[in-house]
Amino acid sequence: MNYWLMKSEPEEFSIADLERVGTEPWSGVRNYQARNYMRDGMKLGDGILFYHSNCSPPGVVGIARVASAAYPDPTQFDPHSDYFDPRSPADAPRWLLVDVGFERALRRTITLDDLRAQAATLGDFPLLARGNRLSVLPVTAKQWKHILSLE
DNA sequence: GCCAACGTTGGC
DNA sequence: GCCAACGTTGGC
Repeated sequence: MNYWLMKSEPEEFSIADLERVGTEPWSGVRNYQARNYMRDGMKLGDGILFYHSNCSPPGVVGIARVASAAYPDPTQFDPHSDYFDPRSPADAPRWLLVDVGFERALRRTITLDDLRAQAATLGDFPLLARGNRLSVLPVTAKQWKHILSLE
């Protein structure tokens, strides 16, 4: 079992949206490192910290689970989609996604400030690294446990 | 809305 | 393969 953190802008897709739909294909990831985590790292049932970005306050707001193996993101082939990628070959899709399943909302937001205050305990945590922009990133079992203990 | 950080693109 | 230009992310 591996653990991850996935960012979403709540105005685009919030934890409440995930609760409503239950399971969501995580379309639109257009970063190779994030794609590689989904393709090579994620296994069915892995834990996901659901993080709200580009809002106030940013932070972890819920828990989700990896609900599928990685498969091609259909939006890359849809000319009407914001995520259309005309350079992705149909027979070798460039972009993959996984389905993300709702588990629960946290009782409170564990804010970015809360996480920064725990930097010493969390150790090497890419979310807190300078200039970090990855929308999908790994979390260790120890970090997972410690972060959720802050709830 | 600003802007620092960073990934990608494309000319050479 | 270098690197300047450009677009995007995301905190503030």
